Amino acid sequence: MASLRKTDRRTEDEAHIEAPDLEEFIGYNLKRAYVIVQADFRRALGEDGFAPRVFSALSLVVQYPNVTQSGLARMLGIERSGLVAIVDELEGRGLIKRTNVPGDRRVQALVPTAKGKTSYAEARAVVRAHEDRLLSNLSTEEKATLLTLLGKIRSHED
Amino acid sequence: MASLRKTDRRTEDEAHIEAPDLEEFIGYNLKRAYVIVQADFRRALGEDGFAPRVFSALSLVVQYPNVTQSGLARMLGIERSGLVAIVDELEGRGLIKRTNVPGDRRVQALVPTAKGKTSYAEARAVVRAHEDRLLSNLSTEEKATLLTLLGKIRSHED
DNA sequence: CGGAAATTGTTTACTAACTTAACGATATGA
DNA sequence: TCATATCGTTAAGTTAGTAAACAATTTCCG
Repeated sequence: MASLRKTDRRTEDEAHIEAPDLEEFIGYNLKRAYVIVQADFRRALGEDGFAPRVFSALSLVVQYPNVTQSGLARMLGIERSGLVAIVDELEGRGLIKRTNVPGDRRVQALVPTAKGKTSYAEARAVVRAHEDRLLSNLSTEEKATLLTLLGKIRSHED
Repeated sequence: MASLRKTDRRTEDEAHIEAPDLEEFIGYNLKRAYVIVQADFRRALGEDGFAPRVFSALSLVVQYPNVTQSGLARMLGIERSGLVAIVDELEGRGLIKRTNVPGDRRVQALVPTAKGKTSYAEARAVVRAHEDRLLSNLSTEEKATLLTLLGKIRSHED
């Protein structure tokens, strides 16, 4: 480091020449990694396959039948209004149904159809294959570690 | 598990009732974690602060002065056309300049202004503080591990 | 050399995935 | 009961991109 005297003080011109490195930031790396995984997901599920968010919604409806739209939106971390198009798509494909709940005429409980359950099982297999292939350079342990670390970030949800 | 006889065969109705678990998927966890980090980044940088992609672009221009727009787009993994608005914003704020390159009149080399360099240094400090705070439940080692694992996913770039 | 092909920055048009604000219908609670 | 909250929905806006085309310029190669 040139022309440093007794202290850490630097001239105006020198104050900002530390090597910047985008690669050090976790946010940047998260984003870049996410873009890759998401693109491969779409490739794996094909032209008419589920978009990631639609797959996620279907997964939760299968796992939690009779979930309400509000509840599902909360689980997914999105607004109620944003969920409508997703539910419309799933219902349009005949994979879930909006059903009336006796006792509260505001809510629409979501239930998977038989076709929805089998479609989900098939899609899940494809998604697992996609992740297995894409992440084949990570060991089982590394994948588990990654999930743990992402979980620590996710602990800030809500 | 009800009505399983001697084998693992299940009826059609039972074939798809394995507990689905969205949380097992790395893609889903990546996305959820990314959303949190990105939102906190924006909060930290404030209303008129840099959007993540603008910060990234500025970082690279500071680190690689005289990078071309094509080169920068390649580094960021986006299309040339998508970069124009980002460069416009940075130039509009007086943080970088498009300059002519003698010898190739097609390209616009990007150079940071003095203001750009100091602005970047300040923003970088804010971003580091944001990540330090948000990720304070990860040890230094865990953060390094996370960067390594995300790097393995990023090895699929290009 | 000269013409074809490639590259650069840009605009335009489009898309995906959201958000916010408002709404009518309904339910809840003081 | 009446104010308040909640539910699903629509409408409009935003953000962050992509794809395709373009003129200008450069490079390739026969």
